Amino acid sequence: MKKTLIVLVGPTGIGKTSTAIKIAQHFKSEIISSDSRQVYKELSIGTAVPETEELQSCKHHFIQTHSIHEDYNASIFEFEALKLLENLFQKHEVVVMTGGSMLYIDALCNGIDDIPTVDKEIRDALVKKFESEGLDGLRLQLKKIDPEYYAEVDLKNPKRILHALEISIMTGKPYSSFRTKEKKTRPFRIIKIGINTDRQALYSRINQRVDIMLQKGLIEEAKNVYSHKGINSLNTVGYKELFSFFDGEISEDEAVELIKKNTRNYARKQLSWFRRDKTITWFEPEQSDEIINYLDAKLNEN
RNA sequence: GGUGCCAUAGCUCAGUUGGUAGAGCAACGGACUGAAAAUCCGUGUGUCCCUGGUUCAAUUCCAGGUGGCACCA
Repeated sequence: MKKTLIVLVGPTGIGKTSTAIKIAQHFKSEIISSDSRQVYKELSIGTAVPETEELQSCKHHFIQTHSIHEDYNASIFEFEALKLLENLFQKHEVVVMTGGSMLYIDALCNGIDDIPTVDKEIRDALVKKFESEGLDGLRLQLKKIDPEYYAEVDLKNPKRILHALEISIMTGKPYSSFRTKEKKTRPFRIIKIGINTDRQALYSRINQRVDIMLQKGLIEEAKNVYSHKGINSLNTVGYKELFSFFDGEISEDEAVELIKKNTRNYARKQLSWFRRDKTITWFEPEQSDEIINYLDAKLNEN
């Protein structure tokens, strides 16, 4: 039988954690988290890291393994997760991956182009340029350095332009030359499962979950990292809104409502990404038995 | 019980000197290749409370009704 990675996706708050555990237990396997925020050890309540009992019931990877002060991104995840999978597949026929970060999932399943890591100084210099000259300054520079990418990039998106520029400047080669758009092939089979439910139910789950986070002490957790509020890892729903509250820009109630809204919007953004992926087979959150039956059947095909 | 004010999008409201309507918020759709819980783009979704009258034409004017609010009893 071919080694298989089961990828469980779904919008935030739908219940991926518990379903993934059921699947992993059924296959006596382990879980890889593909979540760009649950990797940070300083965060737990706001990122909805699995409960202690859940973590004990099944071995999890990439949960609170890195610091918010480290550089972390989809490419690092791809590298680390592939290495880990190599080990796991020596012990298991099946491994489960779950998490909401679609770019990370994509990086692992299809690969991400091989692009050098950006020097901090180059990025900082470009951010400065962006602040003084605005988007137009960056655009102009990109048009000169990499007209090919200029023609296809979203010219209103500063991050895209900034990234293309920093790569081009650092390597001396246009960013587009690194963009192969090739799918990497993996030495294992991938089966994608999605869980979702109707929008109203999803939203009430999300709103409830935020209330529970607050009861568990989200505000205290946010306070503990408040002094680092500028860093990217803390540009995160559940924290950035509370930072605004700490700064006195909004009230606590407003912050809570904002967290709920931004979480709902995040779920929608995830769903928009999932819709594009026709290889996902969808189920309702409580259908874990059906999911396992489906997976058993699928695995027995070969 | 009386008087006055109000009734328009999911919410708060604007508006149409009569030609079936628009802002904010919410909501919805999309993009996405090393910051991705990030970043960016796009979309009004409507029995204009109900019934009747005037009119070529009523969400708009008139009358009545219903509901809400305020004040007086």
